Amino acid sequence: MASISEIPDIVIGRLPIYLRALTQLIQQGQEITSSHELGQRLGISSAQIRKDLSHFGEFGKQGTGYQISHLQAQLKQILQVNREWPLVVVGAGDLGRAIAHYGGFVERGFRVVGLFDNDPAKIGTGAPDLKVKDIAEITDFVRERNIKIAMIAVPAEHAQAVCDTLVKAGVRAILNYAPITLTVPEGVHVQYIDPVTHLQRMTYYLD
Amino acid sequence: MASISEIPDIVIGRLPIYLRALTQLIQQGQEITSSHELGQRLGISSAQIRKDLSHFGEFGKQGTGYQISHLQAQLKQILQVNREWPLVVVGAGDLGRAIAHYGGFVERGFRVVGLFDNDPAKIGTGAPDLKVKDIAEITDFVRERNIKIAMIAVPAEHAQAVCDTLVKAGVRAILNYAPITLTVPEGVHVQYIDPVTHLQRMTYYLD
DNA sequence: TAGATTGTTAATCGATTAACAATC
DNA sequence: TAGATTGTTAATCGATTAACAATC
Repeated sequence: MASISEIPDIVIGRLPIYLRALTQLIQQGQEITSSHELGQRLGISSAQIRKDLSHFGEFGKQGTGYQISHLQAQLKQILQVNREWPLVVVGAGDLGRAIAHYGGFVERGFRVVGLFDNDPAKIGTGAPDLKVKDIAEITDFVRERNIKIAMIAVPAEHAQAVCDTLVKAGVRAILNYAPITLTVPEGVHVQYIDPVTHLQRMTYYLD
Repeated sequence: MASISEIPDIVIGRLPIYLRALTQLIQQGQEITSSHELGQRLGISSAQIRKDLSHFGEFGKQGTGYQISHLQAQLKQILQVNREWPLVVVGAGDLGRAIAHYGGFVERGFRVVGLFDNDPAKIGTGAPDLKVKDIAEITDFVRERNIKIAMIAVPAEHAQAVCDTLVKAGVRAILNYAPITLTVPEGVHVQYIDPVTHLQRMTYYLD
């Protein structure tokens, strides 16, 4: 088991995939799995799964495999999603509202606690428990609640400014839905969701 | 310039990122760039960018760099997005509707031409030009129009069945928003968008 | 010309896989 | 026990980077 600082980011990136697959197996009523079965489902070699897990400890039993609930609990702990992270969504357009009201976050470790926009026509509207707030209030909101995670769903031309504001307020992890690369200081993590880049990656292979 | 069949998928995956950055530079009024500048913006080494591009030809000029509009046109051609791909969205919940009405597809090579759901309460509703259609009609719809691309935004438990239907109808590229890994035959491409996996990848690094 | 940047080669670096002893 | 599967090592494979001749 290597020291934590040496674990490659590409390995960290696969852990949520493993976690998701384990949750699915549990829902199907299964209690035990193997690196082979998991690999087949995910299109990953069994050796890679065992190697990835070995960075963090020993979670299986020779001859048997892995108790799914146990491995799931371990992965949640490693990824720090055995708690609930509050997060804010910036941008209350179609996409921002859809994200903010998505029901699948809570069971996987996240809760949307604020939805912000700069459009006066939108501020105050929406579900009673998640009314759109004025973007001007976001710094205080994030600071007071010690929020570390945000999702950006504003037009591309405003994304960098929103990002800067969030970082200044203390946000350390950003999921960016705007189709631009953000510049952030060291220690701030950014992930990107741009459906078009995924589509373009596939059209290359189409006839 | 290597033969096309040898080009690593990881290289293909970076081309849409380059294309997106070039488009942004053009919008900012810039006409020439270099591998160094592009790399700085994207957090990628200049050597990697030059190496990636060299798989497809020579697009730059020594001492000068790249004419952005030319490189952009070349990348569009390589990725086959110098045309407009029709696609269907399956699932007319909050997320599916938000995706279907997203305005950013057309300028990047895609057009949503159909939105489907199995809920009678939803069928027939929505914008006049993109009314929700009955999922029962999707096979004919896809076949008749020779549609090759689909986005899946249905609950996880229905995603695999929808996927099977789409593939049988002729779809060859699927962007899946449901949080499960899909099983598809050889020759069918799948990309995944699951915001939670991205978030979980970042929480690992948070204090 | 002098300075800059490409395209490409070779070296380095890191990730994946094969194989197997350990052991349940 | 016999069969199965883990965790780990070493080998392989592939991707990234450094360096530089070519040349605009």
